[in-house]
Amino acid sequence: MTETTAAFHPHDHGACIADGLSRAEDVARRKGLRFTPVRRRTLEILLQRHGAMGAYDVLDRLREDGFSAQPPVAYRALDFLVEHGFAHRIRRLNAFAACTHPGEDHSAAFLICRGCDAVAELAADPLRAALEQGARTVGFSVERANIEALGLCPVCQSTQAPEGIA
Amino acid sequence: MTETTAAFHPHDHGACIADGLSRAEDVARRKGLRFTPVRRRTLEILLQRHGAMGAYDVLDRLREDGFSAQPPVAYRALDFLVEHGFAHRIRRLNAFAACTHPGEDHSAAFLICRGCDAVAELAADPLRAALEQGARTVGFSVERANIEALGLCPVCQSTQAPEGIA
DNA sequence: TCGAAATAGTTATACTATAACATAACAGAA
DNA sequence: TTCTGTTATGTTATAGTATAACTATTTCGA
Repeated sequence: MTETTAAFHPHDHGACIADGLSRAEDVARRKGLRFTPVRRRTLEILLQRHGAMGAYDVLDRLREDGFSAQPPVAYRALDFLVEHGFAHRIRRLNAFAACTHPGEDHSAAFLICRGCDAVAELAADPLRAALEQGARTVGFSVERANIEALGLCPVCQSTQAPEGIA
Repeated sequence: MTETTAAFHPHDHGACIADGLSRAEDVARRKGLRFTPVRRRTLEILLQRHGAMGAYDVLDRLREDGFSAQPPVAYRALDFLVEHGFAHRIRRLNAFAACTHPGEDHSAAFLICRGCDAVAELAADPLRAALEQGARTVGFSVERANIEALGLCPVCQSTQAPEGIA
C-alpha cells in the first residue's frame, strides 16, 4: 500500500482535474459507457472539490449548471461514477469523492481527518487481499469492500487535541 | 484473521446472549462505566437479533420495554456501546450489531451477505495493522477504522445469482 | 447535603436516500 | 428510416437516518 494522493499536501490542482476527467473519458469510451453531461459534470464537481462532498452539495452545483435539482439526479450520477470506479462513496461521511487513482479496478482505503475533514485515498489492494483471505475462511466471497479510517492528518496532529478532548 | 463468529452457522444462541451480556458487564465494571438499564437492554436487543439492526428497530423494542421511544434514546445507548466496543456500527447498512468477540479493544471487519443480509464479524487486527502502516506513509495517524465487505455467504453462493443479475 | 457531572426525557427538525412513475434520448434490428 | 427495446433523465412525493437543543433526573464525590 502506497501513497497515491496528494490530498494532504499542495499540488497542481488544475492538472488534477483535467487528468481525472480525461482518464474517466478514456475508460468510459473503452467500456462503452455513456458518459453523459450530468455524469461528466458531476465528476468534474467532485474533482474540483478534491475531497468528500455530500450528494446535496453536488446537487446544488448541478442546479447552477441548469440541471434538474432533484435528489435522484445527483444520486444517479454519483451511483454511476461509483459503480464504474470513477468515484468512491465514503460512508462514514455520507459523502462521495472522485477517485484519485490512475488505475482502474482497484480497491481503495480512505483516511479521514477529524481535524480538517480532509480525505486521502490509499491504494488498498494488499488490504483487500487480506480481507478476501479472511473471508474465505468463513466461506464468504467478497465483491466490494469499504475501508475507512478516522484519525488525524499530519497537519492536524500538531495543532489538534487528542481524541476525545477536542 | 480468523473466524470468530458463527453467524453463518447454527449455534447456541441463548448462551451467546448470556455470554455477551456478562462479558460486557465485566468490562463495564472494570472500566468504571455506567451500564445503565437502557444501555444494557439495548445490548441485549442487539445480541438477541444476532445481526445488524437499525436504530429505529432498536427503538421499537425499547418502547416495548417502557423506555422513551424518541430517537436520541436509542442513538445514545448505541453510541455508548460502540464507543466502548460492545457493539459496532455498520455504516453500509446504517445499522448496529453487538460485538461477537471475546476480547476488548479489537478491530473488526464485517462480511455482509447481499443475499440474506446476514452479517459476520471477523477479527481484523492484521488488517488494521496493515492499514496503519499504509497510513503512516502519509503521516496519518489512525484512531478508528471501519472495514466492511459486501458479498455472498456460503449458503447464498449456491442459491443466488451472481452480482448484478440478482 | 450540596453541587458538578453524567445520563435520560422531550420536542423539533435537519439531513440523507429512494420509490414510483412519466418522459426523452439512444442503439440496433427490420 | 422507422420501429422497438433499453437506458437515461425528469419529477413528485415520501421514507429513512440522525442530531440539535433544552429540560429533568440521577449519580457520585467533596
